[in-house]
Amino acid sequence: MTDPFPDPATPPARAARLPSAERHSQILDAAVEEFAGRGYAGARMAAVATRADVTKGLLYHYFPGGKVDLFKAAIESCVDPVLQEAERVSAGFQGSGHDLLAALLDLGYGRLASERREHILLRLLLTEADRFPELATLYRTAILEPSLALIGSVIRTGIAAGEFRAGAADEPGLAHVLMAPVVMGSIWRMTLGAEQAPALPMLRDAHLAFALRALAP
Amino acid sequence: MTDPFPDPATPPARAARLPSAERHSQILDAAVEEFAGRGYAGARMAAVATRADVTKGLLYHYFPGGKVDLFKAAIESCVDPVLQEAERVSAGFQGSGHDLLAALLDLGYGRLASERREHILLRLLLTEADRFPELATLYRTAILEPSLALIGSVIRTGIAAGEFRAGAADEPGLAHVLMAPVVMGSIWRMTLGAEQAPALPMLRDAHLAFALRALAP
DNA sequence: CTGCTTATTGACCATTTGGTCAACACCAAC
DNA sequence: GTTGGTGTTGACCAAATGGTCAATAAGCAG
Repeated sequence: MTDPFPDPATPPARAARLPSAERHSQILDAAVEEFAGRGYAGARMAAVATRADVTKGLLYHYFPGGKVDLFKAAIESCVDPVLQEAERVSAGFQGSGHDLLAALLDLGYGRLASERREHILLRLLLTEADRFPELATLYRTAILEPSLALIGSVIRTGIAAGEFRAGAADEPGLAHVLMAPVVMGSIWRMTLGAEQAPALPMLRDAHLAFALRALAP
Repeated sequence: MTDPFPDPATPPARAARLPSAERHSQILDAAVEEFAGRGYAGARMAAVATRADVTKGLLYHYFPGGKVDLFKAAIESCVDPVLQEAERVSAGFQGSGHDLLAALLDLGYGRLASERREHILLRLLLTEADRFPELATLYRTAILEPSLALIGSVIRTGIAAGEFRAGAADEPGLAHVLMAPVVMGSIWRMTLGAEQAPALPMLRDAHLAFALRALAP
């Protein structure tokens, strides 16, 4: 039995026409959410459309390449902001290596604590990298290597100030070891949830103390 | 055009009847492979069947719960072996804290290097933990906490021998920081592939040197 | 050999899902 | 107002996929 009194005041509610750029980023945001929550295979185009308050067909208007296209665009939209702040902090820093290290660890653990794009990006990279080989390269060039370089410069700052042992700058793998706990902090949080995961302040303090001892002259 | 001479000597090749336990683990192995390679959502039951040289229907005979059932069984089949060897090594060890630490790092980096069940398990836990909350608990109780306990005992061994600073046993988060680089080594390898990932021997050496400095009295 | 149990199959089903497309509506320019 | 371009829709499709089930064959006990 159909409604005998269809409400003429509520026609099927077509979405307002939007400037191309706005819709584009609106859809992109929805896609980031959906992919983050379900992974590539689990994500549904229809769900992306719903999140963006749009119909499925429109997705293919903005991303003609379909799901893959949308996925790559979603990932790239997360890459930019990640290291910008860290590099800004480091570049303008006037102080001891000790303080710079502390500031960067604060920043790292602090940002990873909030459920932001950094977090999502990391998850998608880990989850899908083997099915999208470009992702592996993206991770290496856009995140891993800049991070290692940043750590290297911190170490050199400390050495120049006489706070750290001179040899530290030349030990291969040291930057990796120094970086690992931060990333693991994020991964634990993502895997176990904020309640079960090790507390970030505890990790930060232990990390800092550990690093300073190992870098001492 | 169909074959006018169907070969009567090759009837549809029914799989040999197997003892229940064998088929069970055969299917389980296939499932582990499939889930590891494609994640839960991406894994296809038909593919599991093919890998196991069996038809789809049989999967539901052995795992009446369907895909979820099979998935959980697959994960559980990977949990057991992970820490057994490490705890065996540690338990029977007669030597300095330094040597024990070196031996365990060797073991850790060595095993993670080979694409074995430890590796697969870690990947599945990271990938699916938020969709299967039991997995988070499983990870914490079966892997994370035993690992931390193991590290704690190593530290105490070293302290007892006078090699490590006495305070080290009581610093919360220290075990986490000590463990992180090993896990990250595995994750990098899994994400970037063996070629692009940081070399494991380099990580191990840097890790050991770093830890010994930080633990020194 | 006979009959019972059960491992194994292949065909089948309902649903989901990525993707397509012709029609429609909104806006700007003329 | 008319026209043209395009943002937007809803209905539709083919393929893939998880799952079911009656029929079959293999082993085993009597």
